[in-house]
Amino acid sequence: MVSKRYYIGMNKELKVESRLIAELVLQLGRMASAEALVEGLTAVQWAGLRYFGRANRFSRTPSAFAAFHGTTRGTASQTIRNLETQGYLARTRSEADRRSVHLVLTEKARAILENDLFETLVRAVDSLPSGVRGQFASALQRTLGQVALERNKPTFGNCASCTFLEGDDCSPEAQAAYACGFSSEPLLLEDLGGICINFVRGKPLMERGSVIEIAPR
Amino acid sequence: MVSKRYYIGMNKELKVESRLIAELVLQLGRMASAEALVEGLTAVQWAGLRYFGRANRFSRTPSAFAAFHGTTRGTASQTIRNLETQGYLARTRSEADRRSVHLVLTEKARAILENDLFETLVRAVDSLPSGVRGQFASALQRTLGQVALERNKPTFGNCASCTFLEGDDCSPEAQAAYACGFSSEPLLLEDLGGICINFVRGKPLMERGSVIEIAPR
DNA sequence: GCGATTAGTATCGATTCGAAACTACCAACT
DNA sequence: AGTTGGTAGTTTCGAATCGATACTAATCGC
Repeated sequence: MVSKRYYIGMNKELKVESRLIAELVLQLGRMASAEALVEGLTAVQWAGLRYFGRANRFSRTPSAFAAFHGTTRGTASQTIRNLETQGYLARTRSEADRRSVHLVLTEKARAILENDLFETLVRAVDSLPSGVRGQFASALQRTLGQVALERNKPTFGNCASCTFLEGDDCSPEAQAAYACGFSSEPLLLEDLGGICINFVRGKPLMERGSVIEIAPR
Repeated sequence: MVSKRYYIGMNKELKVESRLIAELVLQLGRMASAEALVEGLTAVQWAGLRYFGRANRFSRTPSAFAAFHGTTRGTASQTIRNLETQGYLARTRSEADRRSVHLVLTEKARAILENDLFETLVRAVDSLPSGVRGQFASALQRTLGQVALERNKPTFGNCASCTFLEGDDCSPEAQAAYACGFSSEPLLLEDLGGICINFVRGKPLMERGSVIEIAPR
């Protein structure tokens, strides 16, 4: 009863620690987003550049970015327009679906992403003991999946643990050894490592290192 | 060289996992903030209500909220004005320092905070195994502290692990058994559990449960 | 007392936000 | 071919936020 004054909204005592963690997540995310000042870009614009630098071929569209960023397509369209007029994004219409728009980073965008990309947060995480990082990543991943599940939002993983990954694991030297069961297209090497809007978790959660191993070569 | 295309900005291979974690933090924070729609409040306004519900007596000011939220005093002033005109915050001028403004939640604000407060994220965290939660909280806390350190930003903890906590641990029945060495004021029971802008980490990081134990009675 | 600092506000232009209306396109079915 | 329903993307609206700057009032150091 007394403790209710310290943790408002706490109906169950058990949730005190969870609420604390939730606040820490919000706080950390906010502090990291506030690093956006450099280069005259907004936090949202930085998020957009990071997204289009990490998204695979199937996911470099305004709608996918809107879903990833948790906003509406209209807002995403404005952000993309701003990035485009500043010369950070290049636009091409899709041949397969004439409604669809494909966006790629320009060299100008890749240049600033190389040198500056929420490095403070990355360094802070990197200073954690390596044993802790694995559990940290796992906890974040699980929490994110749970939130996405409850909100009916896509999860945005990559091929490594996706249901739709089809391929012959025994012929690593073939170019198109993998294919996507969702889009029914062969997967290029560069597709495997990128985040995908069509992701559905199928395989058990893998160690994060394995994602790296599968991407190059 | 090839892998560079999958993780843009990755100069050191070691930082791949850290970069992934950083992206997860941003992603999770964004998804949680997007829950703000209810009650017609903005994400920032919800953050404001949460802050003034959790901050102790010394920290319920516009400047402290600006520091906590990682924005400027001007922006914070606008957000607070909006919350005030909507009847969620009540303002009083400080007697001690006539420049300072003291803000408290109204009953209207406490009512909506009781029932709805980023519950999706809290539930998601709560569904983690209890053993994981402790390490999760610890990793978040350490990362947050590291980021705050590198940016010269205050850390915002509470008295439990603060350098300035002075008190007699042997007389738990006395009302003013604790005092703050920074503000040179006796600490009331309600002060101990709230987050404080003057916080400086002194004692070793305690188990999160101990924060709860020290607050009531 | 006097200068420097701090707390808070007001204002500016640009960006972002959700919502709604809109065009263009695709796919399925008749 | 024509219709219907759904999807991709844009545009517009008003409100809120953002950083920056300039400003007032109060406090602090000396």
